Parts: sequence; structure tokens; C-alpha cells
Amino acid sequence: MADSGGTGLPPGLEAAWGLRERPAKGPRPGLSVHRIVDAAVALAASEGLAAVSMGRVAKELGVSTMSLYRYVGAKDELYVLMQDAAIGAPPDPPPPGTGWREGLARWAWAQRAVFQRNLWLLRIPVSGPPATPNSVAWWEAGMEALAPTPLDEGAKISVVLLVGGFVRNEAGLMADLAAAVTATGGTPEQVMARYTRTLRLLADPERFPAVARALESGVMDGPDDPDHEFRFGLERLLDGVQVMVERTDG
Amino acid sequence: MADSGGTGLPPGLEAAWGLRERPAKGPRPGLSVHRIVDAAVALAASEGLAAVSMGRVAKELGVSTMSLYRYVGAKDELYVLMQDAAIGAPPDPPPPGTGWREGLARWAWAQRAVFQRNLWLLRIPVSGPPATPNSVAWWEAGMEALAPTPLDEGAKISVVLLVGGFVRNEAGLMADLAAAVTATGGTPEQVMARYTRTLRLLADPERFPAVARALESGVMDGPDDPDHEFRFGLERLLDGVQVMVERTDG
DNA sequence: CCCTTACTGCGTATGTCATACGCACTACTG
DNA sequence: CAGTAGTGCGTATGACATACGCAGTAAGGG
Repeated sequence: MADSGGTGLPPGLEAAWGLRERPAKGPRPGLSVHRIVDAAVALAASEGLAAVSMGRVAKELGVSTMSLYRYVGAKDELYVLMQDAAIGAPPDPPPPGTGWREGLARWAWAQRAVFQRNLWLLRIPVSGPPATPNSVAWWEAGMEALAPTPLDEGAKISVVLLVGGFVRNEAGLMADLAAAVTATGGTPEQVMARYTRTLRLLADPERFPAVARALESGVMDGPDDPDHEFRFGLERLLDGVQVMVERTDG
Repeated sequence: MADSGGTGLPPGLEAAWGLRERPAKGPRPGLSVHRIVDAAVALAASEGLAAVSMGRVAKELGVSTMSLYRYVGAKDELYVLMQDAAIGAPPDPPPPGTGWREGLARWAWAQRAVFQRNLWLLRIPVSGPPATPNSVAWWEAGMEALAPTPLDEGAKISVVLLVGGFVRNEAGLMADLAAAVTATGGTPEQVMARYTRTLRLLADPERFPAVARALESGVMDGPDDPDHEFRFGLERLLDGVQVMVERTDG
């Protein structure tokens, strides 16, 4: 009735945090949460998140579907564990003396790299605030980056949330584009070109003058540096934080 | 083989844009895309997005499941149409002479209000860039707000994307919190308190000193102004844009 | 030494879902 | 009045998550 640690956490999550006493009584488990999550992650990486069904993961492991439920309570729990496994540990902290701006920028770029390596991560339906070891570790790293700053704790949390949300959002747009590319075939440029062409067809320049102007300006057609949008948003964001830092400071 | 307009768009979307010649041949349709989308939106509003299945929507309309497929090609298409219907038209443009900062802020707040009224919107899996009439209208409104600005078209697009993404993200966090509240019962404060308590239990202060410091500081316990986080992020964002505007200007 | 007990793997069953297919019918066009 | 495009919908298919219960297994208590 009571969980091992009394945390009220689902079983898989307790395993992720390293609580979880080895059961002493029954037959030796032939599986582990770790192996299940690994298989699920591999599947998501090679065939997309949609391919991750309980049955399919079980098949990959050579066991029956229902065996998995001895290790994870539900599919959502598996999702959470997959997420934690995929994001991994944050990068090593930058050398001491690094400014907050560079630290936070590094943090954002590193997080983006993780998403880009695992685009399926962004398809996982979010269910709540982060409570897995690696999520907390990333959060810690972000807070650490803001340590040289005079901001109070509440503001630091808000900034980390803000930048983290931006990264996730921007990566999501990339993932959408990538999905469209694999779905329809062709290069990213072709997909964008098709999109702008459709929009030009649909969006009456009289009703949508500003959008039409943007479409006509041609900025959406050119072969874009894939990092451009991200760099742009991040710079705006950091500028905004800097304004607050300088105001607080002096 | 060729669609009516040759746009290559799915049938429901063409209907949304008002293309779509009335078919002259067969029996009069007993349904319309509009009625289907309305029923689906009402269902999502009252019972959540998960309650929206093709069968359930059909039942609500008193028709058979398969009838719906005469009007929408697939469920994803219905999602897109629901989204467009729910976001509705953007607010009237602010009086001429309004500064870009106030205009963009109004725009962001209005968009947030839409999400808050329809939390299920944020549960719809995103599939691509906006191509529905109301999405484009909101985009137009955002671009219009930046008109008094010396930024070039590319930068304007990026800013609108950036702020829009922020709003969506922030609203998503609110939706998560709301979901946790209805799932577990209790007030938002209780949910937050439970979260921080769990985190205090799990996050070793030695491994996560910055997080621990934040938890200890008590900023996460207090009864938060629900607008606080949003206002904070928006101000940072606008400050960041302002830096660029002033740099471009002068 | 054996038996209780907690735990394992898993077969089976249930209910939900999206959607393909084809049939019978309807109302306009020639 | 026939042809025909378009309608509503019954039926079927194949995934899917997951509840339930049974049979086997290994460690501990007597």
C-alpha cells in the first residue's frame, strides 16, 4: 500500500531516482526498467514516437506485452522515463568566471542540441513540471549559470523557465519542418517554398497586407541558415534579461 | 483528381477558406463542416480534447460515425479546423498612433486570453505552420503591431514567431497546472506545495545546490499571482525587442 | 526440508479508436 | 427519364492500452 519511499511517486519514477529496494522474494526479474526504456528510446529514434506502443516495445525485447506492466505503471510513465533518458545529463559547467550571458547561451544551445538529436522528444505530450533526475539537473545547470547575477531566486527561476520554454518551442518548429520534409519528400527549401506559395494563393493581400508584404519581401524563400531563427530569438531574450540585470545591479 | 481550387489542400481546409463550390449533383448534405467543428469544439470545451473522437462527435450530432468523413478527410484535419474556430478573429487593431510595444503587448495578452478560455487548444498536437484563416489573421495583427518599427520584414516575422511561441508556451504551463489541479483535487496552491515537497524529498541539496536554494527561498510556495509569470516573460521579451529596435533606429 | 509467500511472465479478454470499403439511395443534368 | 455524382451509413479491420487471473519460481520461516 505504501510505496517504498513514501514519496507517492509512480514505480518507474522511483526507479529513475534510484530509490527502489531490490525485491528479495520472488523469481529474479528478467527485465529492468532500464532495458525497457532503452528499447523504447531506440525505437523512437529509429521509427518515431508513434512506433512506440507497449506491444511493439515488448516485441523488441522478446517478451510479452503485459510483462512491461510489471516495471512501468502505464504508458505515460514510460514516456516520462524516455524523456529523462534522452535528455541525459547537462553539459559540464563552464569554467568559473564565465559571465551569466555566455553561460546561459551555452546552456540553451546544449539543450537545443539534445532536442535536435531526438526530435521525437518534442512529440511527447507534456504532463507536468519536471520531476525526473536529469530534468532537475538541467534546471540546476540553468540556475547555476545565473549565479553571477544579482537577480533574486524567483527571477532566476522565471528566466530559466523562459529560456527553456523558448528552446523547446523553437525546436518544436524545427521538428515540424522536419516532419513535413519526410512526409512530403524534398528538401526543407522546397517545403518552405510550397508553404509560401499556398499562402500567397490563400491570403488575400487586401485582407492581410502585412503578411502579403512579408511574403513578397522574399525573406521566407531564401535558403535559411537553420540556426538563424534560434540565434535571433536567443539574442532578443538575453538582451531582455540583460536589461533587467543591469537595472537590478545599478 | 484535381481539387476545386487546385490548392492541394485537404477538403476541410478549403471549406475554411471559403473556397469550395456547392456540389450541384447529389442529395442535399444534411451536415456541414461548420456544424461538425462546432460540435467538436463544444465537446472539447466541456469534456476535454480526449473526449473528441469521431464516434463521439457523430453521436453528438445524431449521425453515424462514418458520415463525418464526407466532410473532413481525417481526424487531424478536424483538429486543425477546431483550432481555427477556437482562436477566432484577432481583436480590433489598436487606435492608430499606438506604439509598437503596447500593440504587441495587447496582442500577446489577447492571445493568452484565447488559450485560457480554451485550454484544450494546447493539447492539440501541432502539425505544421499555420495555414488557416484565423491563424493568418492573428499573424497579420502581430505584423501590423510592428509596423511603426524600423525592423525589416524578416525580423518582424521572427519577433511575431518569438512572442507567439512564448504565449503558447506559457499558456501550456498554465494548462498543465490546471490539469494537475482537476486530476488530483485541491487548489493550485496545494498542487504547487505538493510538487515542491516532492522535489525537496528527491533533490539532494548537495547535488542540486542552486535548485535547493530556490526551493528554500520559498518563492515557489507563495500564492502566486497567476499573471505574474506571463507578465515577467513578456516584459523581458519586449525589452529584448526594444534593444534591437533602438539599435536599428539609431 | 518443505511450505508459505511475494513476485514473476504472460495468455486472454475488453473496450476504444480511426478508418477502408461498398451498398443503397437521392436529386440534379442532360 | 436515364445517367451520375454525391449522400448516409453498416460492417469490418487492425491497432491500441490495459484489467484480470493463472501458473510457475525462489527465498525465508518453521
